[in-house]
Amino acid sequence: MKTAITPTREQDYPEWYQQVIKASDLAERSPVRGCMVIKPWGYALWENITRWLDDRFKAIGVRNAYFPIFIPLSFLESEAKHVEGFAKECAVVTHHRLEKGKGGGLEPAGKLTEPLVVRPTSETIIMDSFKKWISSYRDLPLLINQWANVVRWEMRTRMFLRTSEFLWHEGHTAHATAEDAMDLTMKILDIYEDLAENVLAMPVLKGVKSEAERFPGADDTFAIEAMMQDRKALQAGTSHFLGQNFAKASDIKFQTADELEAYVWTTSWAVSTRLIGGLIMTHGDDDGLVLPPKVAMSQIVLLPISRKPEDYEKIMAYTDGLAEELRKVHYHHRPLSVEIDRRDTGGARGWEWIKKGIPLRVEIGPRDMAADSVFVGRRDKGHKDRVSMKRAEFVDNIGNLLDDIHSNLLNRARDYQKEHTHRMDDKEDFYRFFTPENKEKPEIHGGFVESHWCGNPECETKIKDDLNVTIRCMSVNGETEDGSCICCDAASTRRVVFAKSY
RNA sequence: CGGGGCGUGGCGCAGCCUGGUAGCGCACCUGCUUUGGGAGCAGGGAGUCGCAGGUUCAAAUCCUGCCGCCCCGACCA
Repeated sequence: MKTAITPTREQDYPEWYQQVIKASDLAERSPVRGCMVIKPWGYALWENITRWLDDRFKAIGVRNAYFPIFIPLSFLESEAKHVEGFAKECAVVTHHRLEKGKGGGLEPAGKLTEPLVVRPTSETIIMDSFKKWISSYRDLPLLINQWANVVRWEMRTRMFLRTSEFLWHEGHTAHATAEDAMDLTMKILDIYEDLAENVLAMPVLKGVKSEAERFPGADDTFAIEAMMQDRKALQAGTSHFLGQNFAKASDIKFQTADELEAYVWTTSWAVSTRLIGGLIMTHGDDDGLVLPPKVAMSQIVLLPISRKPEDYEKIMAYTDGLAEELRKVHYHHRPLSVEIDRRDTGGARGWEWIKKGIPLRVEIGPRDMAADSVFVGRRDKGHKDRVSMKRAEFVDNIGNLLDDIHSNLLNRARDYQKEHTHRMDDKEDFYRFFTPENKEKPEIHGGFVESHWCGNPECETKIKDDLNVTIRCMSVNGETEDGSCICCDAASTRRVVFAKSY
């Protein structure tokens, strides 16, 4: 069968990913290494994510602020542990002027006395503000978020998943007690899970990271992990309980109600445009992108079929009327967004929208108009699997129809994750499971494996060195089970989730 | 940053071995035909063949250097 995307996922997954981004018009490469231009169809996904999250953050009292993109070099010279993690990938501004050079080109001039670092993350500069803003327990909790771009000079980039510059939000909070900070950390993790499942239809595992995978400077890192269709794990969001580490590094103290001096407890949390990469790899198929309705720029495209000149006006009027009616419908608190594609390019027109992943395609021809009906194709079903329904029925049930697409996508992804999640207690099985047959160009293999781990970082490292498999997360429910470590056979009290990851 | 592959109109590719001023499919524009479907015919626009040197009467093709992309690693909130 002919597919709209070549190669297929099975043939070459990484190449398929690139081709989907191209074919769906989400983004394109920029002239700058590792950077990308996010096009309207792609940026709308981010806008919908940001709008949803922003509402949820505000609902729990978080306020937005904005901190500078430039961070004084001295801020990163503090002894904070996390700085080491970023030092190698910082872009640094050293000059503030361009002058005509000898060759006729422009050359940097006007050397800065103190170089500025382009933020890879904003902890240091935000903590600097927190120090000024906090003096009493009455100032707490302080709940701040910023929507921003950050730059990390990555060795190897991939569109959406790891780009040199990316868009994200970073939440930073300060609390009077460890309990308050931990509560907030978990509250955010729940919001991320809700976002993933209810907006992106992306099932996730929620858990805590092992020490090796923890954010440098955090006491605990919590994450949501999703399974892509190549069965690799994608860390889709993180929420960190930072203890008093940053408070001590930045000297953020407050006076308690009983007049004692204490360090604040802080958290930080983020999701980024990486989520869009996750979205592509969770739902995309060999015909292109597949978008869940709540995150799509538009839910519906109307495709009038009116090639006989005498039909043209009537069909267009019918189409416009339907669009107007649909746009009055609210879907999860927002008016439906409806596209009309009037081009007369035959079936190719429909395929373009399939590749772009729009949830519903509605064809409107003379016969539909005569019967007061519409011909509807769902992106989550085969492209030939289209049904005729009465126009009024379609409009009245549009919300249910879109919700059904959402839950179908979510269930499908859940089933896939379940199908490729296994419990393993035998080391050989474990190694075989994670070893591809073709090492040069690995086929799709592996998945999530729940195995016992003794807690020794050396076992974790050994497995990483041998198989490039890491512990993605550990349950936060405190479930225990006696067993023996998949690596060293020592006694273990719990299973953790192993997988290859992005 | 190491190993491998690749850079030719918007997209996918052939041509390169055996140098002789660039071709195919899709997309785009025009006309006719078709009309519930990734349409057919005819015509057309669009490429300094990644960049820079070199060899040569002549370079997409041969040589050298560089850049970029993809994969496997290393690295990585």
